[in-house]
Amino acid sequence: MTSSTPRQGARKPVRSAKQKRAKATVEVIIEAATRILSDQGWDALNTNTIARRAGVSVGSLYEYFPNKQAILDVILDRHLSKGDALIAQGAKDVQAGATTAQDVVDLLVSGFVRLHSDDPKLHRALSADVPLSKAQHRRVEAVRERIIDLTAAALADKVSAPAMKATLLVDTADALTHKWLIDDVGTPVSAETLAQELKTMLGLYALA
Amino acid sequence: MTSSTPRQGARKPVRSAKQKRAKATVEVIIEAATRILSDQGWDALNTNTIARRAGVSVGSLYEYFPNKQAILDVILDRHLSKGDALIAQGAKDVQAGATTAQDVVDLLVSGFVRLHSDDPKLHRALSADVPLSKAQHRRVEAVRERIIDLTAAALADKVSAPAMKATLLVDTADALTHKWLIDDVGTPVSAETLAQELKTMLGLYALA
DNA sequence: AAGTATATTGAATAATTACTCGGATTTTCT
DNA sequence: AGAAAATCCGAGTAATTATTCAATATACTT
Repeated sequence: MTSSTPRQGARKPVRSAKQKRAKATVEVIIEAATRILSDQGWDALNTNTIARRAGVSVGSLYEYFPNKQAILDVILDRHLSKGDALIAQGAKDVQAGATTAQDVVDLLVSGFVRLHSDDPKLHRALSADVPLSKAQHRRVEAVRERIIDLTAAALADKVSAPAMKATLLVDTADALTHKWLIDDVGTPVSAETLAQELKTMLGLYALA
Repeated sequence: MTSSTPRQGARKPVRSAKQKRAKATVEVIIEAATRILSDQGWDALNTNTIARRAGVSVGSLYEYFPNKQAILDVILDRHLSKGDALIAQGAKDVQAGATTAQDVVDLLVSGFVRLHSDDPKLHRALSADVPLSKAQHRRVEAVRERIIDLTAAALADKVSAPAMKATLLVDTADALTHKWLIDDVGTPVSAETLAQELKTMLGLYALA
């Protein structure tokens, strides 16, 4: 399992799907690629397979995407957008009903559980299989920082050293829920129990 | 960026390096592959490049390795062995001088910091770039479980629910030190400060 | 030194796969 | 309907790269 062949040449003037038929084609391509990625993983993802599974020809694929990477960009973009929506919702929840630091922690952990419960197979492929570009890493990193900042703000009037605490809280909540829900490490106890325990641990720390 | 081509055919009776000249060849191949991996990443790693960098021919490479994957297996194996050694040392340290749960936590975090400080570029390539096989994942998972068990044992007479606590402690210590030392997420504070904070957080939890 | 086992070589092979292009088909417009 | 624009097709091209093999060279043994 390894690397392929990005043949970057003189760009073809990629069409931009004006008719609805074309929009449907674009959509079906993205869906096929997403399905392949989550069902069979990165190694099984190639342009010919995507086209076949989408029921279109490779030619059509290259009519709307300059290269294979561009398809992946869209998939990642949509995935991260879903994450963004969850974050926005979380921020709202915090503002609405988080009176204590423990409340903030609980919402944070619950948020990450939700984030990692949605389409876990795709999530897994995206985070473990697919080699992300520098720009894509930056995008992911930006999301992380946004969550940290929001958390720090929520904690600002409740605890000491909110910025540092927010970093640990977010990184821990993310890493552990990811590990338990996405990677299948064999945990002897359920994910719910672990999430509860995680809230306890982080709550203790937040209040310290 | 992607996947290559594992051409698995009828095994050739891979030679097993009887003369010292041959042993040196095997060694130089492994070293070249390791260097390429940590300097240029998984995408740059191919058998022709490995051979050139090692100063031998591809033919020689295939004399001692049935396929490309086998080279990677050796690299991962050696890397994990170093980890095993660190764990053994850590277990000894705990037995020698850990009287409180906080002592155990401190040693655990310090151990992970050490683990992730050694050859971080290789570590990074191995954990982020290289697609591991099922068997390799199992091997990594086994190391994790061993650390958890050792930690649980060390905590057994010191805290309540040592098994569950050990899981959280180990997964957290691993994930966060990895994130800070291996991935280069832009942290505003130093890795040492973060490690200290991590010890605080985990100590609070262990004692709870 | 001759003979045999072990090592090394690298050009050639073959499989994979990103991407192109000339032409066919369908939709839109007048 | 007829023309033009948009879309679609898929066999073919080219680049990459894992792997083989027949020939050559070096090291051991007697």
